[in-house]
Amino acid sequence: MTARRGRPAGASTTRANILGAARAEFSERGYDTATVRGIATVAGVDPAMIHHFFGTKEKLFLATVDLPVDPQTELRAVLTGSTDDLGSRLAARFLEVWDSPAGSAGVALLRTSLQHEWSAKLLREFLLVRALRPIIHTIHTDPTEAAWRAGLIATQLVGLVVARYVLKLEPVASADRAELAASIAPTIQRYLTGTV
Amino acid sequence: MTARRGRPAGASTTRANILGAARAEFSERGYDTATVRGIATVAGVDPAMIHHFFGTKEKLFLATVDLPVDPQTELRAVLTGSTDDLGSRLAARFLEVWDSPAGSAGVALLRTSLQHEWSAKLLREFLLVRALRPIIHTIHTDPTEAAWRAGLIATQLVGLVVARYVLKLEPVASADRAELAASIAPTIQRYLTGTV
DNA sequence: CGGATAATTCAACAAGCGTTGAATTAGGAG
DNA sequence: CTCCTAATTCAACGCTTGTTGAATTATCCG
Repeated sequence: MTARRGRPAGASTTRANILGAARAEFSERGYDTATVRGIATVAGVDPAMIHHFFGTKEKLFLATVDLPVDPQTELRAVLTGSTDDLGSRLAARFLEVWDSPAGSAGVALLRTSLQHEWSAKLLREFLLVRALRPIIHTIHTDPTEAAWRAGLIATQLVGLVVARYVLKLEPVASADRAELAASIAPTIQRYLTGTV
Repeated sequence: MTARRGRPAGASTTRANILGAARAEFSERGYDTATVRGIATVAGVDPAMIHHFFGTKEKLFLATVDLPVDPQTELRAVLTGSTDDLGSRLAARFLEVWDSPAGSAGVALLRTSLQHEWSAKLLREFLLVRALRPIIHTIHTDPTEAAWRAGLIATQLVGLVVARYVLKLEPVASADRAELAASIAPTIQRYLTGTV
């Protein structure tokens, strides 16, 4: 317990430990509610280390949220195939990503976005402009219509994430991923190609 | 500016002022981010008044969130009529309520629920047990199926609220209420009576 | 008119926050 | 072997927070 002062022997994993702890704390509590001291405790290091490696709490958050998922790659994968079951593929892949460890960075971003405009801006930009609109643009060329459909899809997907990962509404929270995807898919499909 | 000490002359609206300011601040910022001092400033009173009237910050929040909407009454109104367009009526009435001043109390509750388990519990209880499941129970008597359908509807409705009022995703945020309700209605209807 | 009560301001408290600077120790370069 | 740099702990700072108690003034009941 009485940690010795000064640099310890051997290689250091402190930086990675902090990032892991930060991802966990930010995604559980959101930006303000998570504390630098709390993250340091979880990581098992002195709070000063966080400033040593990341400068400020905000920079740590941005490092935490620097998504390990490349939207471009994801998009291309989902877009190959018929548009008839695009809703199904999109729903399935979406849940896969959010169920993965990468999802917790997303939850951190979402939780914080519900509290801070600067974070909400990041999320809007990512969700609409970078992810959804490009998909829809391959189906509907009219930008107004594409934006409207993208917005509708966003309501369903955001609601899914909030209900499953943040509010933990049962039975959605513990539902089987495939079953949930199957139930949501027709909704996405209608927003993509149906009457709206 | 130099407010005189002691009780002022005339009737007092302070209590109501505080409640109004609290609703605004809580719904804009969420529970922790909103401060007692900030609410007092908006209300134009001393912070001590808040404790005088409400005791603690948490009690003030609960008073703020004591919804001015009676779910029982709302339910009966929505449930009268054919089940074929129940989704449509539900979507329309839902948006009406959230567009009304009563909605900002809801947004406060939601924002806080994304941060605090005790608030999430309130919201879950309200949303699922008190609001959605009773509706579905009138259609499907199997409790497992009813719970599943209620969960699905919750994902769509929660997502609608988060996108429109919290994240302010365009074009959903400024969309015409009726048009938005019409686009969402088929989704609700399928979750109510369709194949899931 | 007198006394209880309610409304208000002010000043201060303890606790928790993010952040900083100095001290200490190890590793690596020349 | 000797510096320089990087990693770490510790102690403290200034700030903001929720909350409290005393002082002050008006209203209301008898």
